[in-house]
Amino acid sequence: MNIGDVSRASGLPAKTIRYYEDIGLVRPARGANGYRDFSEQDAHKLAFLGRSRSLGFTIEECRTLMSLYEDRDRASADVKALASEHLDRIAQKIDELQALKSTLETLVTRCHGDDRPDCPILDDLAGRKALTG
Amino acid sequence: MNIGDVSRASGLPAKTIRYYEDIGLVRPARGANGYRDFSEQDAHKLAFLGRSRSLGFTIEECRTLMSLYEDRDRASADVKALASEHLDRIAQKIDELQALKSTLETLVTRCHGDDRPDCPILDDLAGRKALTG
DNA sequence: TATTGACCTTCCAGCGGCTGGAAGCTGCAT
DNA sequence: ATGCAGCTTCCAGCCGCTGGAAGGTCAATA
Repeated sequence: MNIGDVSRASGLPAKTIRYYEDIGLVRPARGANGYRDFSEQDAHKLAFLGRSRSLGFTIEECRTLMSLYEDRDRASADVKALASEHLDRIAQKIDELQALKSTLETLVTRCHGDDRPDCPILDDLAGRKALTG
Repeated sequence: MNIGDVSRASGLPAKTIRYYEDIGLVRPARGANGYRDFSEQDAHKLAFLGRSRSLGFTIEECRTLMSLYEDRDRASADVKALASEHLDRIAQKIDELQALKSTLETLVTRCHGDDRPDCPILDDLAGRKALTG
């Protein structure tokens, strides 16, 4: 399998796959012409990586997940711990974004948004504490 | 005002303030010793930038917001449009993260998390469609 | 056989928004 | 005189790619 094939199969850009090889996430064989030659297993690994990344795991977490995946004696608790940590971070990020969102919503609502210069959004950014005072 | 003073006043690291000068967001004067010499206005600008950044606006958006802030003839509609766009992006990000979160929650819940190797999380990452099938 | 054109290779640079560290100068207190 | 905090510049690195240049390869077509 050339890189294009495995790219289409996994949905990952060829550039990304080369990058993953660079950082040691996959180690495809090489043909006589120097082309990378991906096995089914490589393709499977890449799909695993793509799915993990799409769930927001960092590259290093993906590396860990892969090694857990390949370790037949792993404890599922290890995987669960990793995923739970990740989940916590996501939940926290959501909280932060929601706080941001409500602040911005208040500001946007208060701004009349016409051709006059008076603007509560800028007032707030300038520290006039339009929201709190 | 030296950079340390304005750093404490604005809450921005000195490094960040130097970076902001590099990219033209502030243009502090220079003393005879080569030290940056920040005016009250500079300090105010930096506070504005800090607040804008903390609300998640990109540097380029901050640049625009600053120029709108400094333009006495601006239309508040321009500011509102910028903030609304930003708000939309945040809302979208929240949606994405919430989808992620519920997927991960399902996976984490299904994983017994003990010392046995069987793990629905890894199964899903490997494409066994534990969630959908 | 020559020429497309798609595909592959490597290498280097850049994105955003800082952040760390080295090497060296200044300013002030002791 | 010494020490130390604080300032300067410059270069490199973080993450996870992504773009582009310059060139080799392969299969099909004229």
